[in-house]
Amino acid sequence: MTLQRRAVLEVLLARDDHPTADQVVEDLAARGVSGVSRATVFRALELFAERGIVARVCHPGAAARYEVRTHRHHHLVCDVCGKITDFDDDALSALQLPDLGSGGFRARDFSVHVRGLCADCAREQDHELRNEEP
Amino acid sequence: MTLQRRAVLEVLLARDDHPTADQVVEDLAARGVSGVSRATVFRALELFAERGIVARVCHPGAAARYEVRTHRHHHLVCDVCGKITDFDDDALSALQLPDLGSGGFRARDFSVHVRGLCADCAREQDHELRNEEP
DNA sequence: ATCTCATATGAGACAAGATCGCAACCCGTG
DNA sequence: CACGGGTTGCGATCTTGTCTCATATGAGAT
Repeated sequence: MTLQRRAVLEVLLARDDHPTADQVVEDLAARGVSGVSRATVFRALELFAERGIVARVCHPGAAARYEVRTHRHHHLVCDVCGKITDFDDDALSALQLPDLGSGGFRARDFSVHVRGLCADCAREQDHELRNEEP
Repeated sequence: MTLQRRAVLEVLLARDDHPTADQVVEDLAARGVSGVSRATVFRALELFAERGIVARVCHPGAAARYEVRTHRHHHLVCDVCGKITDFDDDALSALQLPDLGSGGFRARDFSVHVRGLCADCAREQDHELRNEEP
């Protein structure tokens, strides 16, 4: 655990959204943590993900996004704009996973991904329909 | 619905995994469907995703992956190698989602993502541990 | 069948995102 | 203090995805 890696973790902990690697780099710069190179941030995030410390988030955009795994939560993913929103639900979080051992998969955690339209895109779509069929 | 888009859909239907856009391009070429440009494939996949015909899969790697939405299923995602495996589970598929209406989100479907180590990476990790502590 | 017009396509340039190679460096050990 | 493994930084490089714009195509009306 080096200084740079600790700094990356701290930045992640300080956010409650899903930053991209480059956003982490920016945050580091903003904090005055000078000279943590991009490559290092990528490597650190990769390492954390392998260790299960952070999770790679489903990212419909081009950039990989990461989040610290604090508590179990779930995601709303917009099919149109790609926005990801977290939500909590105790019932979902209490789910019992089926036995996956047969395939040799070693589960660490799970989350439920709900695809659909976010509020903004749903509204926009409604407007379009109205314009086409007045 | 154009010829090109239909070809993209057919390629997706012919696979049971989660190809990237470029893999679709390769498949098209392999099928002899000459001259469907990369840009068109990207646009078609984007369009299908917006319409809910295909789903962007949670993709830990750098490239976006797509799958045709046939039946509801779930995913095992390896934290180390990023491999994604489908699995079926009737109990999970029968889940009742909580009411998300309050946030204005319009759900279309959901899937459960299980993070962890795939069989190969779990075995490899075991070997490493054994080497370090003989 | 033909016309018309909005829309989709193709090709390549371009931008962003991610990775790689290698030399320099740090740090705990012997 | 030298050693060795692992980490870092920098720049080069590769991959992924988007953009532009002239041209081709689709679908409905005639």
